[in-house]
Amino acid sequence: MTDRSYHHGNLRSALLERAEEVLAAAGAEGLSLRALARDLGVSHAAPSRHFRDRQALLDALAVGGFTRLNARLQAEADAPGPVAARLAGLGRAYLDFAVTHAPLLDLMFTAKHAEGSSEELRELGHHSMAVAAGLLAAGQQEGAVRAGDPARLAQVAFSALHGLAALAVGGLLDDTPLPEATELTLDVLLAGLTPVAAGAGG
Amino acid sequence: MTDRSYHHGNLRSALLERAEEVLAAAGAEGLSLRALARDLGVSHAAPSRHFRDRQALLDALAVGGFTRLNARLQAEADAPGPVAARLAGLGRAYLDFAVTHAPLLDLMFTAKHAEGSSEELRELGHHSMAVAAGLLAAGQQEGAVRAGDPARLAQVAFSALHGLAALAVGGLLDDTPLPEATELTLDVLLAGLTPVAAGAGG
DNA sequence: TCATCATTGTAGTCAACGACAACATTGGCA
DNA sequence: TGCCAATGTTGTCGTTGACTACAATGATGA
Repeated sequence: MTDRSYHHGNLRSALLERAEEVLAAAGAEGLSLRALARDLGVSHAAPSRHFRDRQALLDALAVGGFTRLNARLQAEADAPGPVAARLAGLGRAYLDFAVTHAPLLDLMFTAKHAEGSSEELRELGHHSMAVAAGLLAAGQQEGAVRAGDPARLAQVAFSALHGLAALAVGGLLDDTPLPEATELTLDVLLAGLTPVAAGAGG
Repeated sequence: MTDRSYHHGNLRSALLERAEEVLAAAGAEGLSLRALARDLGVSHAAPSRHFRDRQALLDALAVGGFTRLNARLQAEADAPGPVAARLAGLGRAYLDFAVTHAPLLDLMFTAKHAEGSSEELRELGHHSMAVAAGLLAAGQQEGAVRAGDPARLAQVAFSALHGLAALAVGGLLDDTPLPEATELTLDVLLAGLTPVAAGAGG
């Protein structure tokens, strides 16, 4: 490990690890394969052995991001408690992830991906929404959520949270503390998802 | 105009115009000052007379986008009719703009801007939300919108639409037609904004 | 009328980058 | 043990953004 006379040993992982640091610090624009190679003490062409081009590295980062996000969302969805509370937990978890890893999230959802990995990324994105859809379907069973295709309702719910994250990261939320904006969004969203003629919960 | 022996005449406008075409076709990543100069038949350094650097050009594009968007939103807000209908109109107009000018919208809302113009852009973004806030305040007067700071409710409404646009552009909406997703989002959103114990309108 | 000079465009250069090709080293496997 | 695929290196090319020095233009004012 510490030797690495010629072969690095696990350059791919090291590249991803360092890339994530740079991504968080400087955004995707600031990510350079050559700078990464320098940081890791390898030649400027070494990264090409593990990532066909810069885009492939970005795609890999996005995949890693989705994997972590989905695990976290799944955990929230599987938590005990009433559906409404779990939905709120899901939303808070998403917002937390989004603002903590803003450039990564941008990479994950912006459609600038190669043909090949676009498929995998789309699938991972769908999984995120599927988690929400499952929860909404459970809510419908309980009578806590309005009727309708859970997948489409999940798109709506996801939109609200994703948009709030985008606004927060973009600095458009002004002096409104994100937690407050989050709670209000969840409140409005859950009220909107409640079946007609059932009171909106606080 | 057709002569332009040495001075182009209106290179700045021409740059912006061409840049917008390239932006729409290839995204911000595909925008190169040198390519722009080539397209316009000027030297590679000519653009620097009008835009200090690449970022300045991107910022100018974002400003132009906000100006057009805000004009359109304002028109929708000023239209006759009940508040709910105008809010829906606002939402549809925003979604239409967003998907029609996806790379431009990304430029407008993503926080990758220079210090100086960041101020102007933030202000323009606030104006967009202020339009919605004004409409929501009017809705509160009519009793059609729940109580609360209209500015914060506008953040919520904006989030929902902005997020939906992001999902649509990112291809996460699958086979759901955007108009349907839009209507469902507006439906849920307006229901969520309706005062408690008042029926949700269709 | 003509000199002046700020504006606007040009030519040249530099460092950094992504991509590619040719070559070197390594370690595992037959 | 020798071969070979995987992995890393060196060298190079074309493109880009940024910078500097220089040139043309046209408006201003004496």
